[in-house]
Amino acid sequence: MSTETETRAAAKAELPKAYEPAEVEARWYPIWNDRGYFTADPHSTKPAYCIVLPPPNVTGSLHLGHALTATIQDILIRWKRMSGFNCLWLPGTDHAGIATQMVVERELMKTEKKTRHDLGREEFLKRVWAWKEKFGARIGEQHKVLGASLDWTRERFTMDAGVSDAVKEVFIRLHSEGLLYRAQKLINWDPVLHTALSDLEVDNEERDGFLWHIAYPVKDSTERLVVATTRPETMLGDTAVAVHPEDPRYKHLIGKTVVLPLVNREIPIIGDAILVNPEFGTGVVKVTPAHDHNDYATGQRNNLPMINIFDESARVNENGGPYAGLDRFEARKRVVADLKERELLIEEKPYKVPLALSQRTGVPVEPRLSWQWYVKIKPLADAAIAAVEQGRTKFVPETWTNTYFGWMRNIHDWCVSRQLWWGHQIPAWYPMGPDGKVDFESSTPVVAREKPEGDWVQDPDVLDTWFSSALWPFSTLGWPNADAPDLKTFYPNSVMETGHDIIFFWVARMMMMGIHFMGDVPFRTVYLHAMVRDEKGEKMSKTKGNVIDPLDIVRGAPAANLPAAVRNKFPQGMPAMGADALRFTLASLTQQGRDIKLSVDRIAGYKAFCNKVWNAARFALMNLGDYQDDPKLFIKERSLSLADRWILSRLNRAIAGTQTALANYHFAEAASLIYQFLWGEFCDWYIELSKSSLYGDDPHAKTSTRAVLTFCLDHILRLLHPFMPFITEEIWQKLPILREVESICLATYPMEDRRLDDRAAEEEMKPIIEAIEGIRTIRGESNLSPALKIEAHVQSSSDDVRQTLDRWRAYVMPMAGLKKLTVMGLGPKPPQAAADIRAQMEIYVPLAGIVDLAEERERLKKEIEKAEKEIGVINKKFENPNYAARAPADLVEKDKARIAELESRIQKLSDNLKRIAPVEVRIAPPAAGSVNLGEELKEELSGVSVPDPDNQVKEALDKLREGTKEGLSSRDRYDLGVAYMNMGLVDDAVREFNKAREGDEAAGEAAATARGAPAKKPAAKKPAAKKPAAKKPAVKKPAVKKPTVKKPAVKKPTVKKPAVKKPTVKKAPAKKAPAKTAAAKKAPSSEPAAKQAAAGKPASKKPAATKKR
RNA sequence: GGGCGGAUAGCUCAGCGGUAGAGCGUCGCCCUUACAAGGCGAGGGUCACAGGUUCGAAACCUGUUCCGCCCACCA
Repeated sequence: MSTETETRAAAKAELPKAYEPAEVEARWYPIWNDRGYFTADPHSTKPAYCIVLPPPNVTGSLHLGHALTATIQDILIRWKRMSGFNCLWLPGTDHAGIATQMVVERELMKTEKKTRHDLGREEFLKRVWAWKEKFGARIGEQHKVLGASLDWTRERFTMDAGVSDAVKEVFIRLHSEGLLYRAQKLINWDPVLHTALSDLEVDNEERDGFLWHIAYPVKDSTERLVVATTRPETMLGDTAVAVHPEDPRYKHLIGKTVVLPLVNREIPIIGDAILVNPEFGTGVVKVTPAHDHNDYATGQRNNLPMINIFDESARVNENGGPYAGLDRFEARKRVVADLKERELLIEEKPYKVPLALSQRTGVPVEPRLSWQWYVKIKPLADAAIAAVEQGRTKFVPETWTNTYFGWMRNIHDWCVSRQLWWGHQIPAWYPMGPDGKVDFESSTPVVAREKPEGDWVQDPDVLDTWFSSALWPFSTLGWPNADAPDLKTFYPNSVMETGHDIIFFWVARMMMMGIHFMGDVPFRTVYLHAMVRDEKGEKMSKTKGNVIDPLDIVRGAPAANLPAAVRNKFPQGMPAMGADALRFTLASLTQQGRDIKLSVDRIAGYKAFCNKVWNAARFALMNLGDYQDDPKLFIKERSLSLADRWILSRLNRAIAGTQTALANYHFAEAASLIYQFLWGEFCDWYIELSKSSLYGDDPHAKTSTRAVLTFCLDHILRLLHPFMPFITEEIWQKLPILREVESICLATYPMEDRRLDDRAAEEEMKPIIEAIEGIRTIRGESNLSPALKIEAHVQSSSDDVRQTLDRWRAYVMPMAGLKKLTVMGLGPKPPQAAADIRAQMEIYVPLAGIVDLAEERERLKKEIEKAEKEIGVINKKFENPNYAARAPADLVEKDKARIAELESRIQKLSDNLKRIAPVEVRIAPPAAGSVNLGEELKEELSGVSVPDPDNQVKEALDKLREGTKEGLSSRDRYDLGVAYMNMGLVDDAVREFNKAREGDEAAGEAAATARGAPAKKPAAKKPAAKKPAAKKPAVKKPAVKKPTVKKPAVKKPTVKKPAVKKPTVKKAPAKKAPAKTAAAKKAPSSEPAAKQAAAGKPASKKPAATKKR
């Protein structure tokens, strides 16, 4: 005994009440890593599973995109590792040529006011390396914070010796195969960075600009050709004017020349059907082959000379005559001004100009003629297309397949050289001239790994960063050494998981390179995740100030560090959510093909989930006593309770569902399944149900419940581990189970086990849950305090249901807060009881003396309406004769059964409504005209026509009138009393209440209920009454009217309700109500009735309701 | 100009041919001895619009309107 208390105390001390992620998360990662759990074994006999982490920029810092990537991949890796795979998750960083060089240059300028040219190449590179040494480890450390189970022993960097060697090898081989060449072409030039860019590194955007019409005088003629252009300054480099060869306006001029204004150069008028669209502008196009892609092509077609008018910074060069030295935009202004002056500017109109902008600098790219290295891409692309067509690599979600094909089929040669310093210097060598100079333009380079003998100079350019990235799936595994064990074991990789924004930059190129150099696809599956956005769906960017740092989420952050939107939610700063919560959130938000809008509320919700897991474990550990799991005894071999069997069966479903979801990359679904099971079934039901045996006296029941609790927790934790590695490990270590492995990281992932399935238990639990929920609904609707123990009657026609409820009353009673549970067949209903009518049972909770029956009535009416509405929906189907004829028979049957069920439900609800209706005697409807009921009653009610009271009262009154007062049950008496009360006849009311009480005491419960179903349809008497009290939409009327009279008067404690509920549409009728009341008040004829309603009501419920409230 | 995705509860999203779902938020009652980061209950939706296919459509087809992304050399 005392030991048990001690154990409990100890457990309690060990597990704090609230989960604190900070301490737990910091503790586990080093342990896992140091023990080598994440280190892959190339010689393992287990099946291999490999993912390479998309290498983040070395100098980068973790953002939510990384966090999402890491989360998804870690889920896959941990899941597979636990499922018996030999897993390699390979980390690395990318040298990120342009980005890193820019960062260091900026820093250099800031601290030393120097440019890279001031330092020189060698010194500058030293600085970049130093920078890399300083910050390169940061992003890796940040991944560890997230719990990413990466194999750090294999960490790579794109400029490592090994990877660099692979880069050289690929360059040389491609060159020798004729797939890599050097050429002078028009490329995208960044005038700020002074480098070429690939097409992918350019963004197109429309900006406000102008379309200028400029007159070019035709030589030896008075005619002028008017060209349309958005870039007038480029006319300095014009070498032709083009018209459509069939254009009647200009046809005759083809072959002549124009004199280029400002420059006075004579250039030909050519006909070119490809370039010129006669419909557009003036139908005349100036041709500047050196500065426009279209014009370049035109120049090629027509053998036009090319005049380069810009230098590397896009300033006008010596070819620009008087404009030399001007920046291109300055030159534009000057050219326009000069043209205007010479009256050659015909028109200047606003125009949306398509602009090509450098992704890096945001500056308009200047098409520039230059020598660059290109990969001849078509042959590589063809193979990569075929691989996907053949299904050797598949995309998830599949929709990306088309995007991939679309790009691959229209691919252009890849410009791979960059005029940067930071990167893989191109292994090409140029002969040094006798003067010690190198002519990079006209000399032919030698491509070789090392400098050849003699005076050679290496190509100063470096390779596009994506060139080395394209090799990542094999360059990291030891290639070009074909015998490298890692390469043999882990190529092809299993999955490439990355953002869809780099499908062209990276995925497509890995496909091409992998297939070409390895002879097989680099990965079997490409899983492309969505982009993480802020809550409004906007891209997170520093300029917008909406960037949320994942580490702030994990560790918490002062308000000042948070973007405005988040700060509003956490004015005191954001609490530490923990990596587990962040990971679970991200996993829950993954859906296919759409953006992820990250909501901090959602993260907070999952932090709460962590706490729930924690406390479920805490509960278990506090109640396990000295239980120690016996691995030889399979859980189902124990003598189990119904709840035990039920939860095991449910657990098994959760396991099966999670496995399926994971196998299909449905991370959100997997997360949701675990969440629902753990919280909605294990905690809400099983833990609560387990208390009866845990706190009970039966030692066997206690032990088996402890065993099941332990079993479930063990499985849940393992199921959850890939999503929430830290908390699951922390708890798992404390479970009294026999651990064959020292960490949950190495434990086996739960597998579906048919032996746990128990359909019978699940079926048997249904009525129990239904009964509990039904009673709780009544409780909630009647605003009964959870502390108040109540009585419930459950009636069911099914023997099974009755037996189950009877047998498991130990479940039902505490869960529903009952002091007494009566289970019986259908029969007389308890008086003044709230009811919940369900398919398999009717639940009654006597409310007399506890609660306001008016609310119960409202509820019942609502229920009836709801059921009627549903019948309406189904009946609508049957109105169409084709439905019964053509729809599947089982469906039609189902609908018929449903109607029957609903009808019986309505009947029962109406019956119940009738039984508690009298309280509702609404004198209010002034339909009765000026009849003063009170007066009439005093005259023994003779000859009075009652203005539509509910049937029961009517009956009672009828009986009274007939002088059969003796026939009144105590129930009738009570009702009558209420009726008197409503009419202000207090004395009469008290008399009836007293008699009712006497009658009750005398007759006992049985007698009181005896009057179960008298006179079902007493309505036969007068057509005035709406007899069945239901059936038609007409019912709605009274439902609407009621509140008018009753609510203001009776409901003083609940007045809030109507006051608060403004946003609902339903308000409309309520608004009408007061108007009617007012009208009634004004009408002189109804004055007495109105007065009574107003005055009498407040008193109405008192006698019954005073007790509890 | 092409292509793709989206439009469902106040918010974020599931559902993708057969009675509209979840989480968060809201409202009501509760600090019940695992958890107030909690428990129990409730309210809340002409599933963007218009046609069509079907016995039946939120779902399939067509069109429209918005929103987002990608690709493209129209001066």
